[in-house]
Amino acid sequence: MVTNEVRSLDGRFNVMALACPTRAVIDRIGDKWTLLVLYALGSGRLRFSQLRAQVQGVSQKMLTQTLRGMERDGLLSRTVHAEVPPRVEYELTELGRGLQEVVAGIRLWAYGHMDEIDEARERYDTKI
Amino acid sequence: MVTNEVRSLDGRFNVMALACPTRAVIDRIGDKWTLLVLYALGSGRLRFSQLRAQVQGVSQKMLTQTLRGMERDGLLSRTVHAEVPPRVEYELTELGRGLQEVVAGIRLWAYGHMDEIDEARERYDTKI
DNA sequence: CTGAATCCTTTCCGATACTG
DNA sequence: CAGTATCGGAAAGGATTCAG
Repeated sequence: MVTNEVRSLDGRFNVMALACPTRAVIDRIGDKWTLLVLYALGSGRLRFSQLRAQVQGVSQKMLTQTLRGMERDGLLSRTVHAEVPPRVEYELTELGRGLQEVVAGIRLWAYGHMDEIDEARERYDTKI
Repeated sequence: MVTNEVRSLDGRFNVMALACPTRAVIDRIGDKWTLLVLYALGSGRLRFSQLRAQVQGVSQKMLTQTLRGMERDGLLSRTVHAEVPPRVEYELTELGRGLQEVVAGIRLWAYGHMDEIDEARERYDTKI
């Protein structure tokens, strides 16, 4: 573990240092659409219109924006075919697939504990 | 795995169904402060003012709001001591500590791959 | 078909003032 | 000390229009 490096002089964890890299990842997938695109591309390469159909509810603007961001971060590759009408295909890179596996860990925990969270919410809401 | 249940008739994954529980978790920790509070409370129980000192940059309003949300979801417990001046202590529940372990998985991946993302960004930005 | 550009609404959140 | 309440700026994101 890397935790040694981020302890302050008083022995406390430096919250910021610990959170920072995690924060970066969460910020990356925490927006409204990246996670859904990641899932959609999990089964293989898709073109823009297919993505838009599978990620229902996404606007053209936001899909483009999300894809640009993910391409910039090396999570997916974008290939433009010189045809008319144009055909553009997106595919996860190895880095993107790795991120997907991480997210799979979250999903696993989510499936196992979302009911606990829901129960806690009900208790909290009814008590007050 | 639960993936069988979320395949559509055409054999494709239903992106929404797959992502939904994960989305809920990401939304929970994806806001600006929850992650930092989670880290800060990792080393043990803290009172409000201590939290505010450790999570530097957080406003009193946002800290309160974040703590309320996490309490509602059963991630932490809030105990008010009947004293003057008041003393309120926050501590992670077992559920909260479980979530922390999940986040640790993200952190591990982040430490190993954030440089790749940074490199990809530089390549992308300089190329255009 | 893919995508850029603009407008406009909604949401987030920091600053500030006030309270038991 | 540990909150609550309110206001306004900033940012996210949806709808729409135009273009290669």
